[in-house]
This record gives sequence, structure tokens and C-alpha cells, in this order.
Amino acid sequence: MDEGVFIGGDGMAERYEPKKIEPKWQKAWEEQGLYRTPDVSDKDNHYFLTMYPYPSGDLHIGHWYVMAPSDAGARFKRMSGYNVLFPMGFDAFGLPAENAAIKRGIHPRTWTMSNIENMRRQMRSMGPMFDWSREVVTCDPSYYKWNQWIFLKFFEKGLAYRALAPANWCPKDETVLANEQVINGRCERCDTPVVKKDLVQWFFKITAYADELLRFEGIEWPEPIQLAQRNWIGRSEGARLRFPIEGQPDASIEFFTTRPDTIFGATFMVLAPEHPLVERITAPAKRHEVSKYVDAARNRTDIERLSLEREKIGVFTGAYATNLFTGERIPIWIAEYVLMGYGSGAIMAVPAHDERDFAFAKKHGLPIRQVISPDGTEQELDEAYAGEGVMVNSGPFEGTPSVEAKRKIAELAKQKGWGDAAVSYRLRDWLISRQRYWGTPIPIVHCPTCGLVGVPESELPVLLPEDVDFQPHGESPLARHSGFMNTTCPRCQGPAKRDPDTMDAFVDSSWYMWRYPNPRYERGFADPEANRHWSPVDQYTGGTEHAVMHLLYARFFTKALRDLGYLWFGEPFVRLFNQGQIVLRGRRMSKSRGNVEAPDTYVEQYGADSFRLFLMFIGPWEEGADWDAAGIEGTFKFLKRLWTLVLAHSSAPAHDGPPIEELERLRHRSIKRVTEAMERFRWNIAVAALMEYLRDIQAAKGSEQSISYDRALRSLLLLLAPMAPHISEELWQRLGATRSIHLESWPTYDPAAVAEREVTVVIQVNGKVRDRVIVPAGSSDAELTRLARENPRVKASLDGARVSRVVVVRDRLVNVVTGKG
RNA sequence: GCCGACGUAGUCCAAUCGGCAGAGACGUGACGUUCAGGACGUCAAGGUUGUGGGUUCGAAUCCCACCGUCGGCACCA
Repeated sequence: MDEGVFIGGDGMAERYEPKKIEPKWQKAWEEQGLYRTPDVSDKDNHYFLTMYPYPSGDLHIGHWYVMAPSDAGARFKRMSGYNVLFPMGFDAFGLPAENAAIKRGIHPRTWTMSNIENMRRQMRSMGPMFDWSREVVTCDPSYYKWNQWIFLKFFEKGLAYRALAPANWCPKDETVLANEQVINGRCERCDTPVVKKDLVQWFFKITAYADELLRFEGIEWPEPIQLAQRNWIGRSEGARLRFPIEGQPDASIEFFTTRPDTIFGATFMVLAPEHPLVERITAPAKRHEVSKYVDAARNRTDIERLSLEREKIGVFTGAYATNLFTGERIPIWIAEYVLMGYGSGAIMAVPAHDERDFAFAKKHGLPIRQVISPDGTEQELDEAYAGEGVMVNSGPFEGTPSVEAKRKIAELAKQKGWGDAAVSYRLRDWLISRQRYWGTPIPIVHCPTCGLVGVPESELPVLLPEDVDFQPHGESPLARHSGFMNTTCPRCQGPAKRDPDTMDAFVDSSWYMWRYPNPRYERGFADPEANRHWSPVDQYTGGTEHAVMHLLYARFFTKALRDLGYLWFGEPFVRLFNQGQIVLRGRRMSKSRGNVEAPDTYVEQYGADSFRLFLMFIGPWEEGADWDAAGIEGTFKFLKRLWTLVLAHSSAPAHDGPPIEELERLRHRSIKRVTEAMERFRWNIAVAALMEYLRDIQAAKGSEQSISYDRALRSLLLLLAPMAPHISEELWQRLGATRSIHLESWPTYDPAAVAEREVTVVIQVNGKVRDRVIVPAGSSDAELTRLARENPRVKASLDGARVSRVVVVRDRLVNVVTGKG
């Protein structure tokens, strides 16, 4: 027989040609409306969601790696008896569209929409079960209207607010960036070093939910993602205290510390260069030096700060505070290692017990006093001791264990009115305003008399004008569009200006999952009726790169919208699965690197089914893989063998002979293996099990006429259907089916039928294999022990030694252990 | 520096509860089919499970230390 060819009755060979069958079925499924999911059916609903892509232009291998296995998962769930919603859409706002458009002179909307068109086409070639009738495109006014609506609800409740903040500013993109968009001090998009710039910005108050975001009860998320979010939120317990400033009776320095137990060792204080008190407290003699330092610090990029080798440089303000616990006057310094964005931008410096303070004290000749000792005695410190111990040099607390002292010091401070125990978070509020064009306009009117006024709901959406000069000029492009900017105040009807900024695109993705159930709903961001059937999302899949941004924002939005009364649950995604990334020679694929592998040539050559299967076969999904197309032949050959075998069977005269036990056992075993692998998203094991199963069927020569053989092939097709939907549909029809294989039920297995009748049991002496025996499955321990003790090879290797024990693992092994000595 | 994941055949990877190291695939080699190559089929070789220690009758699997690769965080008081 030739390659993938079946010589039919008429002598014509029919080859497996994916190019012929795949488009045919894609068209047929679409015409049949096979993937239109009803909101209500006689089955349980299951919402399976994979992260929507950014429409960058072409679907690359990374997209396939995310989507194809997700599609298999959704299809598996559907065959398992659920009514599955598996929608798709486009994350269509954001910087790349604007940057690309600027470069090519095309309007961002034109560029984006043509990319979407192209990517839809490419996605269809994958053969996924997306319900396109529910597609969401975020740059559509009918979508972003609800960004604005949610913004206004947040604004009313104080969850959206404006504040002057030293923002991360990218000089090249001429925009502010969220903390999450700054990678190693550089702009996530263009790699330009980021500088600080004071701007009035819009924030969402995610910190109001810091504590609740730390809890993951009731949801099944991978432990590493939970950990990443916990670390990002960075909750720490300690105390917030105030020390008075000498000569400034109505001001004090507030600071947060996790180590109140070390307070007797606080020999100086340090303020962040941007700290509001700096100007006020600086001694006249120091003014010049201090302002020089502050200016330099502000203009430094984060990159420069890091490249200073974390040298602890700073300047003395000439002012003094009082350490209320020791009564000492301690100098107030300013230094960059204290960050304005954390705590209150000021610290008590305890050089003996903090590495950074130690380095600073050494450099500037400040006193170092040990107050915690591991053993209660004082010793010479050549580095900071950050561990626990017993307090020394600590007045009334002398001898107290430091762990206990943390609480006691906070209590004393509270009594005296100096402060109290407190919790601090690393998490900052989410800066959402962008000085760019391609985003959702912020629905706020700046009125000279009324101040900030929300646009009335009836006037939404505030449309993003099309005729805008979006070339960057260091301000929001909308600011130069007078038709957009000039408006009237909704409250006093006087002349007013619109807000020229747009929203971070992460706002869009924070709630898109509630839009899918009914994307055309006009009376709210989410259709309550449709959402009642689907939400929250049962299964979410996506990349680990979203561990702390999208996934945290979406949780925040869900909780906030719940508290506003619009959702009835607090977690958006019940189960989360994070797949790994496809890399090329160890490097992330990206357009800017120019190392993007296009799937199209592989789809052209081997078909979508082989390519899907190969992506799933390449390794465990959660681990990702280094791209190497070498193995794709393997999955292609597998499908060709399947094709040949099924076609031969389809033209065979009859298959009604008696069942064959071994073939039935193989079938049950394969169903079990594949089912369990699919449940765990271990596609590689599932594919391997199918390959093995096919070989087993091929090996059952002479059984072709049996009912078991027929069942075996049909089950194989059913098991393959979620992963390779086209070929399984084609062959299913060839076997005489009248309706789609994708409407069939997942095959079930009988555990009893999986078990082998006879098993090979290994016989060991002291853990070394001496013999193997074939025994009936389920043989008793006593029987196995007897077999082992009487075994001639065991006797020979025992050589008269005393047997101290016999370990029996039923159906597996017997280990004869000899006594010691 | 801190946190996390992963190290199994030349390569990608299996091994469900601690129980025979090998399911599947790539590559390599031999043989068959073929005029030949390809394709297809049959078979084969290939191992100190990263290193060292520990627990155990028994460790790829559990524990400790180290090395390596990748990812995240990175002056967070």
C-alpha cells in the first residue's frame, strides 16, 4: 500500500489531503450554525474562555499555541455533555496600533480593523468552535461606551480619582505608563529608559481591595500565579509612627516600619527626595546642596539609578527629628533609596539591622547602634543583622525577645499617641490615563465653575473623533482637537473642556468576559439575563505574562462591580490554567525581534489538524516549548495512517462478527487514558495514547470483521475529534454518519473492562530484580509470597540467608528482604 | 539578591500512590517494498534519571545542599 493512499474498489487511490477537507468542513459547520451556542438548553452551561488577542496583524504560532488546545478543551467539554460558550474577540485599543499607524500613515482604526479581518480569516483556518455571533471588538463605540459608563460609576463611588503623581514617563512614546508597563526601568513597548514626570492623572483605587485580592478562596488557580499576585500586592505588617521635627511644632515625619522592635537603634531619618516636607525643613545653609540633589534625582531614569550600583548616596537637610523612644535628636537626610511611592516616603533608619541603612550609615559616617542580638550580647557588626533576637540597648525593653517587642512597641506608641500598628502594601493604585489617541476617551468634563463633572449617561458614548492629528507632541492628541475639546458643562451649561486623555487598554480587558454573553446589549455593560446563564467564567486559559496585570485588574473590577450591585460574584474566573510560551531558540517571539514564525506555511503543507496536534504533542502545555518544527511529520503521519485505516474499513463488506475481548480492553483503556489526560489539559499524553491506540488497532489483523474492530475505530475518531476536528468529521461521515461528530457524546469506559487478566509480577531480592512471573490479576499477597519464596532464582540468590520480611505490592512486585547480620 | 518552575536516551518528552526507567514522537542505523529516490512497512541500537548526601525493603518521584536553564520580582523600610 502506498503513502496515505487507499486503493478503492474502483482502483482509484484516495490520499489524505487536508487542503481539500478542512475548508469544506469549516464552511459546512458555519452554514449549519454548529457553533452557535444557545443560552439555554437541556444541558448544563459551561463558560470556557481563552484570552482574546491583540490584533497585531498576523496570527502567529504563539496564538495557535494558546487557542488550539483551548479549543480542544472546549470541544472536550462540549462532547462531555455541556452546553459550552467559547467566544472570541479582539483587544483592539492600545499603543501598537497607534505606533504602527504613525509609522505607516494609516489611521489606527483602518489598520486595526484590517488586522482583525485578517486574523479572523486565519483563525477560521484553525477550525475552532468559536461562537462568532458573540464577538467583541473593544474599539467599537458600542463596547467602549461601557468603559466610560463603568468609569463614571467608579468616579461616583470614589474608586476613580485624579491626583498629581510622579508618573512613569516614556520620552519616546510621550506618554505615562503604569508601573506594570515599566520593565527594568524601560518602556515595555519601545525599550526607552523611563523618567519621572509630575502629572495630574486618573487612578483606579485598586488598593481599596488589596486585602480581598490576597484571598483566593473558592477559585482554582495555579499556585505560582497566586504567589505572584501576593508578592505583587506585597502586604507587610508593622507600625506607622510619627517623630517630631525640631523647630517645627506643627509638622512631624510619618513613617512606616516592619521592625518597630528596632526603634531604639534608629539613629537618623531619611526622606524621599520628592517628600513634601523637604523644602520646609531644609536648613538655609543646606538649601543649595539639597535642591541640587533633588533635581538630579528627579531627572535620573530608573536605569541610571540602578547603574549607580545602589550606592547609598544622599544629603543632610540640616534638620533634626526626635526619636521619641530614646529622646535623642537624630539628623534628617534625603536619599533616593527611599521611595516616595511606598509607605509615606520616609523611614526611620536603623543601620544595625537594615542592610540599606547600614550601607548609608557607613558611607556618611552616621552612628550604628546594635539593638537586637541573636544571643543577648553585644557584638561588633560588620554587616546589618536583620534576624530575630533579644533586645539590647533598648531601655525598658532590654532583654525582650524581638518578636514580642514588635507588638509591645506598637502598643506603647499607641498609648503615647505616637502612632499605631499598621499594614502597608506594595501595590499602588492603578494609573489608567494615557496621553494617547487610540483608546477610550475619559468621560469627564472640566468646568471652570463646577470642576470635574461626569458626562451624563444619556450622552454616552463620548465618541473618539476620527479626524485627529495623532502624531505625538508631548500632550494628548485629543487636546488639539477643538471640536472634541470644547463642550458645555452638563451641570451649569457654561463653556467647558473635555478630558483629553484616554484609558489604558487593560480597562477593556478587565470586564470583557461579561460582554460576550450578549455583546449587543444596550442597557448596560453586561446583559444580566445572559450573564446569569454563563457567568462567572468556568475555565480561563492564558499566558503567565498576565499574572499580575490583566488577571489582577479583572479580579478588582469584578469585586468593585459586585459592590456597586452589578454582579453577584466576586471572582471572574473560577478555574485558571496558564499555558507556557512558545519561544524560538530560547527567546520570546515578537514582531519587534523579527523572529516570529508564521503558522500558515505549516497549515498549507500539513493541514490545520496536523499542526494543532503537533502543538499539543510538543510537550506539557503549562511548560511551553522551544519551537522546532522537526516533529510535525510525526503527527501528519499519524493522521495519514488513520486515514488509510478508516477508509479501508469504510469499504469493507460487513463488521458484525463477535466481539474480541482484547480489542475491547484496548478500547476501554484508551478511552480512560485520553479522558484523564484531557481533563488535566495534558494534550501530549492524550495524543501519545491515541497514537498507541491506532497502532494497537492496526495490529489487530484478522479482526476487521468483528464488531469490536468497528467500535474501536469509531471510538478512536471520537477521542480525536476535539484535537483534530476536520479529519475526524470527514472520516466519521465516511463511516456512514448522518450528523456531525461534534454533536456526539464523549465515549465512556468501564473500569472493569480496562483491567488485564494476567499481570507480570517482578520478583526482587533486596530490591534487585531476580525474576518475573505471570500470574492472574489480583493474586493474593500470600500466593505471591509463596511464589517468590519458592522461586529457584530467589533461592539461589538468597544462598541460605535469613528472610526478614517480604514486601508485596499486588499485581506489581514482591521484594524478599534478608535480615541484617 | 529574593521568589518560583524545570533538569530522564543524540532531541522533544512518558512514567497516576515511592514499586520492572520507556508510552509516544523526532533523529540515527539495518532490513522489506521500489528501477531509483521519496514515501510506506518491519526491526534495532541508544541511560550513572544534573551532582552530592539523606529517608526507605525499594527513590526519576520525598527531604537537604549544590550546579545549570528559564520565568517573575528587584532599594517596598
